[in-house]
Amino acid sequence: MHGGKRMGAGQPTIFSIAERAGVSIASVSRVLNGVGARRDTVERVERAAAELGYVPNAVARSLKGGRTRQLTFAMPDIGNPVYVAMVRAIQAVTKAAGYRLLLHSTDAVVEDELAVLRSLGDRTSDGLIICPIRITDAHVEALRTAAGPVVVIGSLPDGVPVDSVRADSVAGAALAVRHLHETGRRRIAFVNGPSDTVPGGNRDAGYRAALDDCGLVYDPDLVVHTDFGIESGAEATDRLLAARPDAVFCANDQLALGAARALHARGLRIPEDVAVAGMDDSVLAQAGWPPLTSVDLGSTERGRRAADLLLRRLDTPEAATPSSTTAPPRLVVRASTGPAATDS
Amino acid sequence: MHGGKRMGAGQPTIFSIAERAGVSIASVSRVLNGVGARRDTVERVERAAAELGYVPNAVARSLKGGRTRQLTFAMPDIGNPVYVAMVRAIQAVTKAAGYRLLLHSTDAVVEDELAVLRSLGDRTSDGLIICPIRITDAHVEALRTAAGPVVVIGSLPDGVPVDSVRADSVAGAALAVRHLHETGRRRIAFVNGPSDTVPGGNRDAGYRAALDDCGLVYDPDLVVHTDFGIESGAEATDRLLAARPDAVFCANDQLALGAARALHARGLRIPEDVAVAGMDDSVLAQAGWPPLTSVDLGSTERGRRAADLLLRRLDTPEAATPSSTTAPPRLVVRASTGPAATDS
DNA sequence: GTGAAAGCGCTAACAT
DNA sequence: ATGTTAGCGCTTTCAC
Repeated sequence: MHGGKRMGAGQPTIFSIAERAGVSIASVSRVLNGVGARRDTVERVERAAAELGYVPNAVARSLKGGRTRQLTFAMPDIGNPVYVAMVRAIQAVTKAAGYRLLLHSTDAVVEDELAVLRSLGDRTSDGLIICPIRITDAHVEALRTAAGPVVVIGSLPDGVPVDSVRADSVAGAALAVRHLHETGRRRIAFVNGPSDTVPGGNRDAGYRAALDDCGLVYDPDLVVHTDFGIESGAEATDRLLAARPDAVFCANDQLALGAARALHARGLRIPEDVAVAGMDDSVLAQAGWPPLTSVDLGSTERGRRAADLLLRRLDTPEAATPSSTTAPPRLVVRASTGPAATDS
Repeated sequence: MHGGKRMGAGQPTIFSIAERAGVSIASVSRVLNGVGARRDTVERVERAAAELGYVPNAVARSLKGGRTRQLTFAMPDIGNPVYVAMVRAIQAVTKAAGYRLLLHSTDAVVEDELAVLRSLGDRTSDGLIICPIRITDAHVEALRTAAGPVVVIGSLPDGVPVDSVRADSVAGAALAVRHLHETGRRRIAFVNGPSDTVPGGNRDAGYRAALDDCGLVYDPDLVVHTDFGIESGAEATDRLLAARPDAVFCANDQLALGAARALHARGLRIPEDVAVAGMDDSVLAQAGWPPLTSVDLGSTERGRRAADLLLRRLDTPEAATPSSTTAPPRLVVRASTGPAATDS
């Protein structure tokens, strides 16, 4: 007799099935995992499992196998369409590979990001894609000592031995500024996010470089740093109006939507009086009126690549040297940057 | 000697710590869990743990304890701000209670929803909040036999023994229609979501009831069913224009944004020529121009309540009889439903 | 206060 | 082809 461990009333386990089917737990496990067995053994086990409504305990399976078949994606803000696009792309890739995706919204809190990094050690997921909004020394240290494979979406300092995928927001910002210049704008204001974040810093660099390119001078009165968000965009633009810009370039679409609102509220026409351009080319770019010109920084592409990298790393933990790829930006022109009114 | 299981090079375990600290694994476990121990034992264990960079294996802990301290929230669409609001609310509550939140986007695919329900049996999470967009017999069956506590955000048929939190979209839709009527509109078009979903059906009912209330007749030419989404809203509104509406009421803010775009594109003024109202009062309501009047269906409130119910159920599995609460709707008036132009 | 030992549910040798 | 058994890393009696 295969002694009945305990036929508890709880969830059915392979023991309950073994008992009911009159076989050993090993046979149950084999059948359930599709390993060879005699016809009628298979049959009896499967019937017992079905009758009992058996669902394998993933926790036990993980403990044994050392893998959870779960992956984690940690992003700064689940409300931002950019990250939603990444989630979708990552989800598609990881799901196809048989992994479940855990989502984590860090609210751009450094402590939270570090906690996520450390939590790789609790073996709750097999790997991590993280998108930090700034990268501190503590991040670098945590990345070095991570307990499992990590892919960073963002710009890593040289020498950190971790796969990464970055956006080229310097080039992206330049694309937008040059486009505004080409369509006749000369006083191009800039509503940027926090200057001490990586995206903020890069966009600033791109803005300055493009101004230079176009033979325009950098005017501090035309530049505002603020949070990423619709309200912030509206307020910032309102302040900027004193400097009489003929275009407002915003560091993301949410800011641009806010800018558009502020302009409308003042009775200014877009693009006749002031052109508006955003970044990210998220769904929001088409939400307002007029539709926004925006720079696609490749969120979907970055998500997809990050997921691919992570899966590769899962296959061959130490093999390849860390790779770092950059998704190219793409300008998407819409009505918000049409020609200026010819009067004035 | 407490025989060294295996001092593998892998992650540190309580064995590595025990070895290093010269105590038994039991003592390590106790110290790590804050159970009493002698001063110097505590000290040595803690030092060893720190030096080794020990992180408890959550999987092993779960297997032993039968709980994962993880909760799952399954929503139809992670790109919809309504669900984002729910996520935030749920997150806040569960985090405070010491639970991690797993997010799952089902894309409103019934099979996926059922899979999530069944996956409660794999013991990966201790409980589930699910927000199905329609509720089939299969859902009801799956809910009855769920392997753990479930809370549904949505309208359940009577007699299903599961906690639920619902929105009152019938009353919500009526609120909007009555407001449009009071502000002088008489040809109130309705862009609804799919009619075979619970929200779609309820909104339709509210629309009809309110028309009745206001002494208006239901005109099929003024009603369109479509998907939830900006594009769909624009297309539907474009078609609707043939019936010369003086207001467009939309089943959510995304549709309303699309409606606004279609109207702008035709050169119609909002609200002078046509008023627009949405539902959900999501962040999107303030994204476009003019800002949208919208009906807040209490996503945040529903999320919070659902989380509370789940936590309660976790404490007392069988105790209370299933509760079902309804979050009251609230009309938020903005510029998109201002007065009509007085000419014409 | 501390150690030995028994599992949690499962998989994978290893026997038979 | 099938059964027995040893763990995966941890918590928790139960003795001492």
